[in-house]
Amino acid sequence: MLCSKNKIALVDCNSFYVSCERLFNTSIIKKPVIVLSSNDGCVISRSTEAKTLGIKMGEPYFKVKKIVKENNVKIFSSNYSLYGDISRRVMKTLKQFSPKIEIYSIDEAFLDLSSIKDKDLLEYGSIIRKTILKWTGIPTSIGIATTKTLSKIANHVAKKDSLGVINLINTQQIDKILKKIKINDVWGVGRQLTKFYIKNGINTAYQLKKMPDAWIKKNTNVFGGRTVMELKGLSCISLETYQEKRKNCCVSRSFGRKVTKLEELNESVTTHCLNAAEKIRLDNQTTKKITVFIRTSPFQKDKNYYVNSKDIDLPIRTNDSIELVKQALIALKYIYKKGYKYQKVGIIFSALSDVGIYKKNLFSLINSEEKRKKLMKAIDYTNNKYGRNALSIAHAGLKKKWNIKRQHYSKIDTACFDFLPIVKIA
DNA sequence: TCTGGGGTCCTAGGACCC
DNA sequence: TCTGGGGTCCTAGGACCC
Repeated sequence: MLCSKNKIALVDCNSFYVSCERLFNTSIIKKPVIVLSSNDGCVISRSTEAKTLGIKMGEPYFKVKKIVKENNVKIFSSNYSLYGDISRRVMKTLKQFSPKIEIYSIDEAFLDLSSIKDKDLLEYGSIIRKTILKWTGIPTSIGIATTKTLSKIANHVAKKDSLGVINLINTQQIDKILKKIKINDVWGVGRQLTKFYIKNGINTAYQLKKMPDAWIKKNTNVFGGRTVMELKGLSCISLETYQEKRKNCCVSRSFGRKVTKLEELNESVTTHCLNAAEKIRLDNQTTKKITVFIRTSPFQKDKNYYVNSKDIDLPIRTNDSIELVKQALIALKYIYKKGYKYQKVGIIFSALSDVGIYKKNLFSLINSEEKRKKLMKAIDYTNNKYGRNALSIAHAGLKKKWNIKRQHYSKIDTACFDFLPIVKIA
């Protein structure tokens, strides 16, 4: 029996956000359910039943309202602290099945299964699925193959398979399956590449695999080349088992309603800046450059569209909230123009690096720097214990009239005591 | 009326150098 | 008025992912 070297499984949670909501609400099992993005804007997770009704991924909520009403579809605003917590439990369980794991996103992970015998792979995948379901309540699909791109395809097929596991290792079926995979369903082929490939008569994964190397080299970039190699079974994208720290940190939100006043923009930039600063402090990082951006709605074509951003290079790397907010507000003032109805504002910290990589700046005052660090620590500790924004600064505002819309929130948070279910003992 | 948020990587082109 | 060749580094913007 042949034994392949690379054996990669992609484990993907089915309708992840919907599945998380179902854990705490049994009445929505086997019913059409959707979860909306921030601000209740777009559909970002759908149960199988909702997919059957024709509700598409990423569609604006207002466009599917009719279907929702007619079919009694249950709606949820997204609840990221819940999904994040459930995700951690799923990943922790997965780690038991392979020490080499790459957490690829909130709901999927690649596993190295090289140590499993070829003939046992399908069974092993099945055990993984059953364990995840039993321990966390989350249904998954598993695709196993010799490259990441092929395991993505296997996973795609597994989603519609009754067993929920597909193994493409040592099978004669690969090409037969690739012929059924539409080109836009190949990992790494997005909107632009799809357009280009179809124009050149490439409509399926199989057709892409069969393109001559010379053509690929001439017509695509390194990405395109890698995808083709991977379809052929040559691994080009390795498993990243070590999680690198982020290089950028962005916090942005659309407003619940349009905003025109600078004071309100100031409040939201401050709020986002505080959140971003907390994030990088949590990772023990500092930033060297901040970018503030604002824009009006890109969808209202008849009205004036305005989008702008301003970078500020910081003289000294920092993760000090107060200093960062000060700079952010300067940047905002620079790009703010009166008379526009703003839809979104955000802040990006870039060129992040670990605290301590750079030596102390000659011009910074050691004493006040130490005091500030202690203050930041105290703020983070308090907010961690009593909820985000328990301690804030006055600029962030209290009323936050511009805040996001969240009309269908499930109010479940496995990481917050306030939302614990109450058990009454008679 | 109502259209998400947060990332990474690649590439072309400009600035600058000798 | 004519105006080389080759290299590096940085950045903005695009494409992709979930």
